[in-house]
Amino acid sequence: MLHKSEEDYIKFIYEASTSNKTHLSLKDIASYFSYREQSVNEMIKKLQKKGYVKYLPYQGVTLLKKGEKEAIRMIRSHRIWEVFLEKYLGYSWEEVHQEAEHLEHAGSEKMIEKMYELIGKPETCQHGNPIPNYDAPFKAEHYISLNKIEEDSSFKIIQVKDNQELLKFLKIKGIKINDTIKVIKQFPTLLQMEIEHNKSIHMISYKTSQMMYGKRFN
Amino acid sequence: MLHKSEEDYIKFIYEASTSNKTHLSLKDIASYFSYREQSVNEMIKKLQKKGYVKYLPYQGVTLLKKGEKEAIRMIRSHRIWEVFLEKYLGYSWEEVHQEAEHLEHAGSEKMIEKMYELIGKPETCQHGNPIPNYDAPFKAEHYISLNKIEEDSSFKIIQVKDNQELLKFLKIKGIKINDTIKVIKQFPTLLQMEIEHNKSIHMISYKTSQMMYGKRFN
DNA sequence: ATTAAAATTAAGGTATACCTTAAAAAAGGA
DNA sequence: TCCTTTTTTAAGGTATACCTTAATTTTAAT
Repeated sequence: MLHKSEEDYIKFIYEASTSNKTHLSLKDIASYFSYREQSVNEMIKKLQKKGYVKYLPYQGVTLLKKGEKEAIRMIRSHRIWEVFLEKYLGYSWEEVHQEAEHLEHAGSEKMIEKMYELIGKPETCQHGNPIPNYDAPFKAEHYISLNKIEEDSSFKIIQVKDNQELLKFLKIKGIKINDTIKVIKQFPTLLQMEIEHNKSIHMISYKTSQMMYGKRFN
Repeated sequence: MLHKSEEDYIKFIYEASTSNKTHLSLKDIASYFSYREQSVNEMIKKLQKKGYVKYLPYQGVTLLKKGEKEAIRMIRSHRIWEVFLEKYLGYSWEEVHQEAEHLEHAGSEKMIEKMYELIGKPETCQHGNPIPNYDAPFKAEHYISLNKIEEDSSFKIIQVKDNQELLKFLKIKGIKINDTIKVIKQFPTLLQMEIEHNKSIHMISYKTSQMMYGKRFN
């Protein structure tokens, strides 16, 4: 049985591996959790001894099958909780993440599956992120992030990162999943871009646009 | 902020204080959790230093206001979860306790209150035990336990202890909250009694009948 | 009042998951 | 290649919540 801390490490390592990051160093983990590298070193070695991760000094950390399975279980639980919180308890889409962060560690597998049925077996959470399956991980996602779209191209938002500030921002601007955005102008060295949504013009940073994934069209 | 262990101690001390027990020794706590008395000693002293309990050696442990408030919060959370699990996830009444035991520590106060509204603000859980309020503890319960009922008297079941074996037994026999039971014969030295329910006769131990509370009538 | 039993506490130990300080090893630029 | 920077690791420390063993204190029974 995994402790809460071990679960948090495994979940983060998994999420890092699904992003474009190729290399995950102890430092990356340490800075995410605001821990010291020494602490991370100890924990990673323990997780390696238990067979959840592989760690080669100077080459980074990777999840093994056993770790991946645990990560998927937690992310599944997390996203199911998120949908439940909005659908049954009236939480807004930027509030659900924090609450789900605690709940994902409670609740048996049986309970999570019953809750999944209750919410109608959706394929994704309200932020468009897939609810992974025990047997099969995510279907490979070939979505592109908004910052990579050229000027004058249009983009349909499919997924957004579960980041409270981003979600608040999108809510204020009325930007939702499946909406269309047109890229007006890129300012690559300024790390910002101008977009059009529903006839409104917004300037957003690359940091923001890197958290929005979808499809280009035209 | 209380740790899970501290919460478990406080909850147990509260529950012991609502039973007929007048004196709660370190040994009582130790044997409930299967801990050593020395461990309990340390924890109780810590809880005393933090202002949750009062402990006088050889005179037992009592909860202070601060501890009582925490206990009520946990029991409230626990019972709200129990009702939710049955009503929305199809759990049966003997399954809910164990699952709620983990969930009661997760979930913010805000979430618990939203869930309370969702389940329709009941006054008790499915076992008849009151869902206490933050402001006011339980209304004093003047119910009597079934083992104290004389032969030929009748008894209406109002509350039953949240004990898995008891709940399974009652389910098998079809005995429910608000049902009537007639005491046929007491065998005080054998610690058992014969009861009639729905035209069926059952023999039950005193241990069993001590876990059922209600009102005598006739 | 003595003494046996029960309850409590003192002293020191374990594992978990963090920490600090500082040394050692590897990587990478000039 | 040298040398600086980065990364990793070694050594020892903290707090939590348990543990064991062995005193000590209190209670209760004779």
